[in-house]
Amino acid sequence: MPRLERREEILKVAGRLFSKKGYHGTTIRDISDACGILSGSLYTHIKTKEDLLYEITDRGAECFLRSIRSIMESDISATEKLRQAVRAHMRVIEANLEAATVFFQEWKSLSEKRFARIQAKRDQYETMWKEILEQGIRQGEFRDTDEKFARLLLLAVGNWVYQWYRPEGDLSAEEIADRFVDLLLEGLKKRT
Amino acid sequence: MPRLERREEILKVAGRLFSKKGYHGTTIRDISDACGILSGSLYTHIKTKEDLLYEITDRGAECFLRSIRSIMESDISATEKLRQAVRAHMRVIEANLEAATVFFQEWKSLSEKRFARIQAKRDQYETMWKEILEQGIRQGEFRDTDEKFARLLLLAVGNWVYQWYRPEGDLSAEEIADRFVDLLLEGLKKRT
DNA sequence: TTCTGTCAAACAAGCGCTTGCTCGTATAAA
DNA sequence: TTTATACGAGCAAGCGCTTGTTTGACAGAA
Repeated sequence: MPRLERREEILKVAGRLFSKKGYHGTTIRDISDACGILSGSLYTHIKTKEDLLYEITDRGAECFLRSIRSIMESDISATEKLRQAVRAHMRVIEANLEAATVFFQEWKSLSEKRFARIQAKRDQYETMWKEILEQGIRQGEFRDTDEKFARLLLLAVGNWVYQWYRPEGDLSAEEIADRFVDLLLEGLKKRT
Repeated sequence: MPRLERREEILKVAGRLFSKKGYHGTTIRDISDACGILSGSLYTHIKTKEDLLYEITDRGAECFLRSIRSIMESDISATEKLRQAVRAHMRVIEANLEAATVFFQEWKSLSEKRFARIQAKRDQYETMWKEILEQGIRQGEFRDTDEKFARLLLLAVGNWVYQWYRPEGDLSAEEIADRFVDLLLEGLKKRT
């Protein structure tokens, strides 16, 4: 199999196995078996096992960042930004469920240096959510509540989705996003 | 060291290491080193490495279940049940942060049979939240929204807490719980 | 009190196997 | 003929766990 094609296959297979059995729970032989080659042959395409984890994780981080950047730059209300950002987040998870799972729960197995590099991208992403919330509070669309807790609530929902979301379900990523945004904005309490 | 005392130490040490490096990322020698004994000596106190994971996970599950049971049986409004249940949940995490971390992210490494046993307890716990929400909707305290999404939101917050909560922070478990409940009930949107 | 038998706790060594990874060779497409 | 891809064999280290032995505290008999 040609170089690039095989490499992509390996990344995909590794993503699937890492997401299912964890990084430490997956062996080089698990990955090579699933690719239909011998374990030694993997090393024609990769340098180390950790490189695989890093590349999967970093691609995931980039996906999330890219998906929300254009929304941040657009000139719309905070409420609309929030809705679009949650939709974008859900779409990334929908399109890369396995990579997202690795991104959310296996990135801690990275070496210190690489861990820090991913951490920085996570911080960037979180900052964008923070800005949406601050804009909303400043402009009077959102209640003057503690921004940090709203952000934690938002991130909790976003970062937990991969645990239960299954593409074969009957709601699209957008529909799920909209329901969460509605619930978050309007609250659970009945108004009289 | 006497039997019971040593055993508890091993469980505690294992919990700490599992939560930090993951189950597969922690070796029997890591655990025995941290206890100040040789790896073979561990087996005076445990049968297998997986037994450790199971005991930690199961104790965690029992903590969560116990903490919420009496609340479920009491005769109070759904809103009050919700607040007390979230508080109880936060208190369990505060008091058992490492065990809770293992419970939330390492239980997947259990053998099929034990995994199923923990899964059943998780389902029980989730059902109690469902009942609180259904009661609130039925009695008109909560909006007639999709119960499932409200539950997912609630679980997301509860299950994500261990990722950021640090006991040295300046808010108590109760204060954190109350802020989340307020945000969840009242919503983010400003009322006019 | 002193001696002796018992037993839990830990040691020291190492077993069989798996791990991530290397390297010289074969093969087939360009 | 060159070059990229995969094979086949295997290395050194580490894995979970077992085994035979030592240690030290405490019991009851002398």
